[in-house]
Amino acid sequence: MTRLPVPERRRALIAAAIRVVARDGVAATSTRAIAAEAGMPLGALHYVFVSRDDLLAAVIDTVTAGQRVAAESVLPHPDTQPPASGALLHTFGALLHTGLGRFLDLLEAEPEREVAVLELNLYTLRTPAMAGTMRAEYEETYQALVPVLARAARACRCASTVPLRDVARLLVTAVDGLTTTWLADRDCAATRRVAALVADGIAALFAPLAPDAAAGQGDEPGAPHDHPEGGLHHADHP
Amino acid sequence: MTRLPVPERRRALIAAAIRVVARDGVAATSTRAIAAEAGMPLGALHYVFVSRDDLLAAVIDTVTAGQRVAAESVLPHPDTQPPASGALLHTFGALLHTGLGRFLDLLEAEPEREVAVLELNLYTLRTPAMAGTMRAEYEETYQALVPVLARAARACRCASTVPLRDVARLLVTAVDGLTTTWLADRDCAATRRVAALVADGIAALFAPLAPDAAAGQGDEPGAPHDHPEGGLHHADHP
DNA sequence: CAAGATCTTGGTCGTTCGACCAACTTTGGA
DNA sequence: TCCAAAGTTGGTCGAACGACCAAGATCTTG
Repeated sequence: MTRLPVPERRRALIAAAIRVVARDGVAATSTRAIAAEAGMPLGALHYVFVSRDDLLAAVIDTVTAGQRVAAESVLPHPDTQPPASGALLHTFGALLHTGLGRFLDLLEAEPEREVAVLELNLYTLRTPAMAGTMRAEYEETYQALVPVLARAARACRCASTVPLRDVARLLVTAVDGLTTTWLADRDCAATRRVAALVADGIAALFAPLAPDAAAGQGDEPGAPHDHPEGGLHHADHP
Repeated sequence: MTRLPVPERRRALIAAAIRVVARDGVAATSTRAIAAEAGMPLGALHYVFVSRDDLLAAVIDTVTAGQRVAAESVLPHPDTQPPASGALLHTFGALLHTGLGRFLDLLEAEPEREVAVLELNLYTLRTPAMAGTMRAEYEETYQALVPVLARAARACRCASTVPLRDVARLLVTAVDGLTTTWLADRDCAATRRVAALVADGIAALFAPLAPDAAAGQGDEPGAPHDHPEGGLHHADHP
């Protein structure tokens, strides 16, 4: 094989490993299978990675990073259509609806991708050294989702009645549940009906904002009118 | 080892395999590990099961059967406290709340159990011969949940505005999502807050029944007033 | 042009795996 | 009592695994 610097070979091996995991599963992702997929001898793998677990850790880092940007893109940017008058609350539900629908499109198009994510999550759970890492990854996802939710809510002229952090966590819970359930029964129509119920249910957590307060003080990200720090105080419905 | 008939040894091996899967994961569940856990020589395993995959299939059958009865017990029997007057709609939400809380108690008490279920689900997904089986298992779970939901709704004097089958599927989606999310971040308090939101959201799908129609015609299981056959017709809010 | 650093390669350990088998013991009915 | 069926046991086979290494090839720097 042509001479390759370590970082490039590292990337190639990670990409090959992701393909193998998606196609054959983590259990079948041996060092030899990865090397064969990457088209390089087995020794080259151990020249870059000290062990198989080291490579799999790098794989997990890569796919979780991609997972986070995917999570942020679930909520589409509402800038395209400025919110018209009336039925503003329904707009947020529609936003969630199209976002979840977009995710389901991706899921149905290449289920192996999500299966691979689930398998890697379980592998992480089984590896004591990485259990804490996973906790941090999910926390980051929630925190990355909060400003996206705040921006969407602001565009729809509504505000959450519960801490946005809980809404973000609820959204992740919903996406995870929709994924595993669809993977189990492959019922596309039922999954989309359930996704519609989920979108309506989450949208029901948002209340329309007073029109005079719409152009009010809260413009910086963080959404000060909906408990941005997501602390211990329980949701108090006014 | 003392002489054992095949069915008993079969049960013992399945139980041992379940313990190994919960403790060490599917990947570490080798024939030798199972035999050691059961305290019997390796040859005895292959005398009962033709192959490791055969044993794992039996394991999956056993745990999915247990999973179904667990799913039915998520909705506690409402017979203990006869519905008082007023706030009948809140009663159904409370029922869901306690049911989900009970499940979370179990999840936090022994997470290995649910991790094992997830691993076995993924193993089933990866095994082409069993992919169809899993579809059927989930369908059975939905169908088992429909009469439970119908009974709970009747006791709470309310009826679903969407097909009960979709509600059952939504409940399974919620439980799956709550499980995976808690396993990832281990945030018990946040999980229970999200579970409360889920319970409220599902309860919002039910509308109070007219008091004269409460003792009406629908007494047999199947709940004729809420689209029991879960067909294609979309939910029409009256 | 040297020489050290950086890659590349094929081969080889020791271990563990699933599957298999021949010999042995126990059981229960003829 | 005898004997076939049922059950038990320890050992062995080939294959695949992760890890490692020595030797060669190539690049880069002085």
